Parts: sequence; C-alpha cells; structure tokens
Amino acid sequence: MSLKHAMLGLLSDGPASGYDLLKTFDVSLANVWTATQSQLYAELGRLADAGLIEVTAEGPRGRKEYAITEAGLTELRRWLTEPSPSHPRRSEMLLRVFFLNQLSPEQARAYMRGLAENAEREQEQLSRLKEVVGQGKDALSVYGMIALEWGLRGSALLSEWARWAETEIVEHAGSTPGTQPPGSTPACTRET
Amino acid sequence: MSLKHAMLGLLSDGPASGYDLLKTFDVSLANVWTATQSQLYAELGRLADAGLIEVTAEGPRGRKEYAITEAGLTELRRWLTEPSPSHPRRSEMLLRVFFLNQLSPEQARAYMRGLAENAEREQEQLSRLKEVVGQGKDALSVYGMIALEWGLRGSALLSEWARWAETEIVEHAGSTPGTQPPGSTPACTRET
DNA sequence: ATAGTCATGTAATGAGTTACATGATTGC
DNA sequence: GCAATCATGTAACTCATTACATGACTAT
Repeated sequence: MSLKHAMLGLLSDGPASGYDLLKTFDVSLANVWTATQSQLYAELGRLADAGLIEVTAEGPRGRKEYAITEAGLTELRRWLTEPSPSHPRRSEMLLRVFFLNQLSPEQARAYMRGLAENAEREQEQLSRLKEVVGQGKDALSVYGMIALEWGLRGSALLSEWARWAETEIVEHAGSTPGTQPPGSTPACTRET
Repeated sequence: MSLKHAMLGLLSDGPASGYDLLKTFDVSLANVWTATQSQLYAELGRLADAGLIEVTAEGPRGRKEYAITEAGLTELRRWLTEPSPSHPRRSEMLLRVFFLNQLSPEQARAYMRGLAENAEREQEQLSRLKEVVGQGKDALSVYGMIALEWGLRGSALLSEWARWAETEIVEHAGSTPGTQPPGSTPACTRET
C-alpha cells in the first residue's frame, strides 16, 4: 500500500489539497509512482479517518487543504525504515522476451530494437532534465538527484542490453510457429 | 492483462493442467511473472470460454489438460508484435529514496546499503543459475539466456548505483525531521 | 491407515483504472 | 457571457492476494 506513503511523503513537505497532490504526482513523481484522481481523493478520506492527516483549511470551490499529523509522520518514518519487500517480479517486457520464439528471428530482433530505441529516447529526456535542474534555481535535493541517476543508468543499461540481445538472435531451424517440440520453454528457475 | 498472455505462452509449448502451469510459474517464470493459484484457475476458465484454449484430456482427480487453440496462438503472436506500452512507472524502492530526507543521513545510507546487499545476493544467485543451466542438459533457449542476462546486468547496476548513492549522502543541516521548509520536495519532472 | 501430493475451486478484500457527474471561480 | 481551470466526488469494472474448502490418488 504505497500510495498511502507517497501521499504522506508529499504532505510531509507541506499542506496541500487533493488537487495539488494530483499535479505533484503528474510532475514530480511521474517516474516514480503514478496515481489517478479517483484513487487520490478516496485515499485522502481514508488517511483523514485514520488520523494520519487532517484538514487544516478550506478554500473556494470546496477546496480542502490537508496537513500531515504527528501520527502520519511517525507512520511515514516507520515505512521508510521497515525492511523492503523484494521488488515486484513482474515485467511485461521480459515476459515477451520469454516467448519471442513464437515470432520469426527478424520480428524478435525488431522487438529488441524497439526496446533499445525507447530506452535511448528516455535517456535523452533524462539527460536534458538533469541539465535543467542540475544547476537551476530549484535545485534537486540529493535524493532527487540519486533517483534521477537511477533512471539515467537504467535506461543506458536497457539500451545496451537490447542492442546486445539483438545480435544474439540468429536464424534458427525448427522454430517456425507450430513446429517446435514440447518441453522447450526456457527455464529461469529461482533458487530458493 | 499479461497473465493471459503468460498462460498462452506457456501453453504454446505444449498442453498442461492448471496445476502444471502453477509449478511452471513458480520455477521458470519466477523472475518474470508471478501468479497465484486462484488467479490461474479463474483465468483458465475465461480463456477456455473465449476459445483461446481448450480441454484436450481429463485425468485422475479431476485433472483437466488444456491446449492452446489456433485462435490462442494468433492472439499470442498479436500481443508479441503489438507496440509495447511503456514500462510501469511505479517503484517502491525509488519512492522511498524520494522521501529519505525524512530520516537521518545515517539511516538513509543504511537503506541504500541494504539495497546494495540485496542486489549482490541476487546477482550471486543468478550467476550460479547461469553456470548451472549454461552448459547443462536442458540448455536455456537463446531467449531464456537473454532474460537471464538482463537480471545479471540489472542487479549489478543496482548494487553499483546504491553504493555510489551511499557516498552521496552526507550530513545535512535543516533536515532534522520537522524543521525543513515547505516546497523542498525533489522534482523529477517528466518532459512530455 | 495415513501422510503427502495432486488437483480444483470459491469468497472476501484490496488496489487500480476509466468513465461519469457536478459545480464554483477566475480571467478575458 | 464564456472558456479555462479549479476542485471534489461516485460507480463499475478488472486484477491480484489471502484464506478457506474439498476431495482423489499414491506410496509406505
């Protein structure tokens, strides 16, 4: 239940309305955590009920400004220091790679090439972003820079890996769709 | 809705029962896509209703063996060639990094250190796995090796990044919990 | 006989998405 | 006056998790 903690985190920086938070999710947290408007307002209600946040002001158009409470801050720090659950093992990208033998080698290479191109575009965007905020007036905090660096290194890795993989996929016999023998699914066993 | 495609992918390799698929998810796909038993049986029903798979045999204990149909194969290949939706922008790990200023620098470094250690453990496991399947009797397909290589490179990157980040976190004034000024949330704007 | 594994299902709950619905205020 | 933006909420649906429930077969 990380939406809750994302919201507590944002409110720990100062009071805000649901509308404000929504915008923050769209810009600051866009690459880290996404949330929809419906979700946000529902969760605001729940957090307020639980006493982790409270309404501190009401403005025009029914605007309600929320602030984090002491209990909320405590919960935020508790979450930050609890042992991380291992990262979610679910990647549509890899799932496709796993079943790429259903396509022709040429189509499979095209898939990897597409991944590489996307990664390169993302890398470019992040590089520009780094320059913009790097020495801008609203300098990133250390932690923002660390997160940005992750994006940068990650997209570089993705494009390198995809380019490498492309060269690994060569013409293969016996894998024309429908003719491969059963039992040939690639194994990627977890050792527990 | 990738569970559907994961199941079609597995069945494209040969007929199997729900029970068989469950085991395959636990071993072969453990690092790529997870599924629970409830989910699996429910989805089998839906896929059969949709005509993408069909029951080809019944065994003891009510065992039902399913096989992919032509329609299912077509759907699988369609999914493999459709443009990839951009990867899910939701990472609990990064979310925590973003709000690490709520902790003391020492605690924040401990968090990064924990990430690095986990990554190093994973890297070791994958290395061993690579050796085992690398020249074993049930050799990995090219695609399985490509996926494994991603895991290997990814965990190496994670540990390097986390170790680097640890050195970036130094003692800071004004960030004792509760005393930082509003408006200092790190920005990581997406450029759209 | 009885423990282990094979084998399938249902119910409750939580989390997330899309679409719908409504209305106030501000700037031109 | 009107368009844009501010602002909050509800409803229906899908996806995933956990727990519960049941029973057949196999090997010792």
